[in-house]
Amino acid sequence: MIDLKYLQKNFDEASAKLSKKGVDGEALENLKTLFSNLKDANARLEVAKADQNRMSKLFGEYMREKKDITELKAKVDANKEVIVVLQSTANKANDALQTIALAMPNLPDDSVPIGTDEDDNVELRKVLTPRVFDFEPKEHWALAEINGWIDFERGVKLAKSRFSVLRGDAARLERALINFFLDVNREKGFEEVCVPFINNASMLQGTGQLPKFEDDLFKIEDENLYLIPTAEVPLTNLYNDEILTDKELPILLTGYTPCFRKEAGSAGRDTRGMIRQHQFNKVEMVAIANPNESDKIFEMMVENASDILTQLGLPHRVVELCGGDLGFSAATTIDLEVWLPGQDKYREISSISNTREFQARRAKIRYRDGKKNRLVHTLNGSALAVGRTLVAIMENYQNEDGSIEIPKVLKKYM
RNA sequence: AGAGAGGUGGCCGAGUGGUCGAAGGCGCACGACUGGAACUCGUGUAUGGGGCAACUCAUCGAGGGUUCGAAUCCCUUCCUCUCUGCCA
Repeated sequence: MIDLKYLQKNFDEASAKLSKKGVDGEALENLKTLFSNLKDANARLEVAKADQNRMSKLFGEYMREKKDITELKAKVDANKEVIVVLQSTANKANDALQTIALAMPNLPDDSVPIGTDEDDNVELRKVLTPRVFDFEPKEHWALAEINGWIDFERGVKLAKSRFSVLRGDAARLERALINFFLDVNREKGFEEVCVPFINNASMLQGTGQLPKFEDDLFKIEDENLYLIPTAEVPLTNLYNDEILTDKELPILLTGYTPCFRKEAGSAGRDTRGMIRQHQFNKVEMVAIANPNESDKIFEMMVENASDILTQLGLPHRVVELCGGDLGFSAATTIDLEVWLPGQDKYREISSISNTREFQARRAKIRYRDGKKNRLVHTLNGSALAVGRTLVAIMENYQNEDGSIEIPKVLKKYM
């Protein structure tokens, strides 16, 4: 959630920042008004409640001293009616504010490039040169068929479209990648954790998936629970509603989880192959950081994900997202895009974001800074998306006959 | 899933209608004592909101209700523990 006090005091600045993300000024103006309405309603309510508390104490004294209470009772009853009205006004103001505030995206950093969509993203650098093929490289689904690696039809039979089954060496390779990623992350100082793949609504609100993006989530029927769309949710919310000590920071976490997404709104995109599935595996990094360290940790996370791709020999590029392409919770995001020779383009394989205080405010994750409690910064990033890495290996390591080499670093895992 | 018991501050634990944001203990922080430390003694020690501040409002798992007044009474719900059932 954005800082409403900041919004109130620096409205023009906040407005300018959010316009980068495509938020119109009217919604923001509305939010500011609601906030000041709430403050006003609360101030009046508080005075009435203070009166009530005072009179109630007096009431107790009167009773003990056996004084006449009729007059006091009349006063207190009248005030009570006032409180009921003020309370209802304050509640309404609060509900209205929460509804809008929770749907308001994070402010982008000043350094975020201006732009409306992915075409305006800024390429920072390329790592490794794509291999030159002396034959026409195939797309991964063609290679999957030749090798019997991916059974799309039976995935659909078991569940529905956008589900698939990995078979034989592909299944082993998937597992090898998970182990490889976790090992690398652990060596970089991330604690490995294994978490529930189902989280409750409050956690999903904490990281920003709810209330706005409910349509993208698989909900458990009759329960207040959802399949996680990313390990960012359980890893970040591990510290939901906690106050950490400065000494504990930064907390670096890594975990493997499957991720479940409805992909509402992606109808027709990447229908072929396993680039966009309802269920996919991912190894995630999460950092809970002291605000003055978060930029440094962000760089480290980007380097780590890039290093993994380099170790796998996968050419990729590092891209800074423009304001319009930035996710809801992110203040800044860097994507890693891996080269897919079969598709002849770079495709997203990792996305690393600093949400600054945005998620911490929603999830109430704080640390003690001297006598004061302050919000931490939370960061998250994939290292890496497993299924897409498998695709990248297939396309980059293919031979003319359709067979696929295994990258050297993975040999010990197979 | 059924039966029973219970959820109070960082932890333990008292508190069954008012003077309770909450005794006492432990822990922690600071100070005194000491050459230094232990011991001992003193002081302080929940969170969130509003206010420059004095101060004030809210919070005793969560939500609702009764009452002038609720940690305490009533309802709903979540969670934990024990026994039974079921399983990996």
